[in-house]
Amino acid sequence: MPQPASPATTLDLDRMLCFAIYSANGAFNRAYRPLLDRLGLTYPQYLVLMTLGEADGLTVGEIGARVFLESNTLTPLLKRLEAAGHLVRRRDAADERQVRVSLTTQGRALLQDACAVTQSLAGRLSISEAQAMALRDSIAALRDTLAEAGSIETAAGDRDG
Amino acid sequence: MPQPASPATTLDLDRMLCFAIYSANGAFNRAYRPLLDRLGLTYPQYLVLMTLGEADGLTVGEIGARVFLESNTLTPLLKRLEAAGHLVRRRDAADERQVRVSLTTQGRALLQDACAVTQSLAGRLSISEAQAMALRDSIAALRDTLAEAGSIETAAGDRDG
DNA sequence: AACGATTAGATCGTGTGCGATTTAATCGAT
DNA sequence: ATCGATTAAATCGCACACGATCTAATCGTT
Repeated sequence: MPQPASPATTLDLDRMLCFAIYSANGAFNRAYRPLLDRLGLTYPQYLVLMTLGEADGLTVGEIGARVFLESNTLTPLLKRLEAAGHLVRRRDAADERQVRVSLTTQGRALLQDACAVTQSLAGRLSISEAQAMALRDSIAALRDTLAEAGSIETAAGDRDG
Repeated sequence: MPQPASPATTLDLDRMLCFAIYSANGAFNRAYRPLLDRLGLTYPQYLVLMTLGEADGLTVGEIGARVFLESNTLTPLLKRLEAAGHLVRRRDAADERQVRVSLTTQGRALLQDACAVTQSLAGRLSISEAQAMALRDSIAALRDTLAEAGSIETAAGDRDG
């Protein structure tokens, strides 16, 4: 747990919070990986399949809005999932700029498998449901604050030139 | 915020917690990036510099233990920082397997700049110091639980095959 | 109808992350 | 002293993640 050489102050907290999230994200990835590996999926791929399981036929942009990614990341990822037969990408007839993504039967079956497999992780977290919900909400609030701050930063930068 | 098609249960919580952390990590990265970009640093590079600022002359493995990364990720990252003149890598005379990493004067100065620059982020989190500490500790505990579960998984796998 | 502006995806280059393997140095038992 | 086992980094291949740029389709104004 790195921290600057100077004694801990309020200023260190965002850094330590950022590091906690950074390292917890890595830990989650390492925990999920062996489970998803058997299904030939990565965590972001699993995330996209879950998103489509919730609402099929989304455009690339709509998927991106839900998982906080853009086409530069999603396009290759979706192509891999399409090549594996888990989904289909189709240009929207009404607006040919958009690409609509739909799960195949195979993809839907895989998603069920993935949900079942990753459930085995839930029991190991050793925190209560209430704690988990509170933690999830705190982290989501932090994320949204950061996203908003980022937009402000961008807007300020645009004004500066 | 993706979630499976089935109604929310306890089983969904780890997934939503994982997604919260995944997306908050992305948000932190996006918030830090423009600040660190001016200094020519990435967030993991900044983490490594901070680690060395706290304890200089660490081996690659010791750095890895602190930031939860291994040589396959650290070696290229350290080479970039060395090429930029921020640190020096030297084989340990007593044990030539190990590589000791030390900040240069330039690297130490850059770290100070980076700390100063990223402080500007602290004010935008809009959570109290107590909340930030509690959140950090909860997330770190979750990370450590996951890391432990991963070790168990590995040990079980080793026994099986 | 035509043309500049906007929008949605795709593409490219760089930098992580990590599983698997390789190389080199050290350790340990004989 | 030597040889097999262990250890520390390095290397390789693949998959994100993102800034910047490109292409193609749509929209808005004339």
